[in-house]
Amino acid sequence: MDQGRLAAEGLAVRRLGRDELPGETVALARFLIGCTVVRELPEGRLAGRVVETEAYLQDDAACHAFRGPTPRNRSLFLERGHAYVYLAYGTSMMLNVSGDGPGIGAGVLLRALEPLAGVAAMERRRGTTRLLDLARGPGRLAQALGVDRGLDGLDLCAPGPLWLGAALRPAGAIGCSVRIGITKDAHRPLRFFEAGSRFVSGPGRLNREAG
DNA sequence: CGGCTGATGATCT
DNA sequence: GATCATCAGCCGG
Repeated sequence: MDQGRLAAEGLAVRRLGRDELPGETVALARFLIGCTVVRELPEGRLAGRVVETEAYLQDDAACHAFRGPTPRNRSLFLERGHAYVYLAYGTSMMLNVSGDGPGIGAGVLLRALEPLAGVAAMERRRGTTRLLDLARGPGRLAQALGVDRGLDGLDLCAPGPLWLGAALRPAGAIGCSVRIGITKDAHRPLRFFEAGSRFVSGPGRLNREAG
């Protein structure tokens, strides 16, 4: 992890090109495990390693785009690799990566990060110094990175305030489970996580299933 | 760790 | 007016 932090702070993260992202949303959700999320802020560079994702598909009643485009979900219909940001429960921002398209509403929710760079800034934004609580859970992740609706629709494969980078350390074994906190299409195994990572959210019983 | 509750506000019906 | 892709705090084991 120390190696990863140094690389992230030293600008050694390589930005992913859109052609590197799998063109299918479930494959993208798996692919993103281990990849780096980079947030550029005046206070410096924040970065984390993705350890947990969920896929939301076009034919999936749990997907915000299931009933077609609306003002809120339009970013899900952008070509893969764009940000879809929305407010959940009036309290928590959610950061997603559009997963298909253009014109197809699907995406990947980023649910947890292992902090790599800018830990002090994350601690300040989160109001805690507990490393495990900085970005474990989608709302915490967005708060740690200072993600808000101003980033909705942003191209994450381009230089800018938020982008996706290659893995600084390869992902370990990937586990799979049902998604968390939904009621529609709740049985589908569309949640992915790095097995054994302590930075993964959710109840322990979901985090022991194989991928 | 698991289970429960209230807060909170945008979105869509 | 109902419905949330959540979280912090509190409780019991």
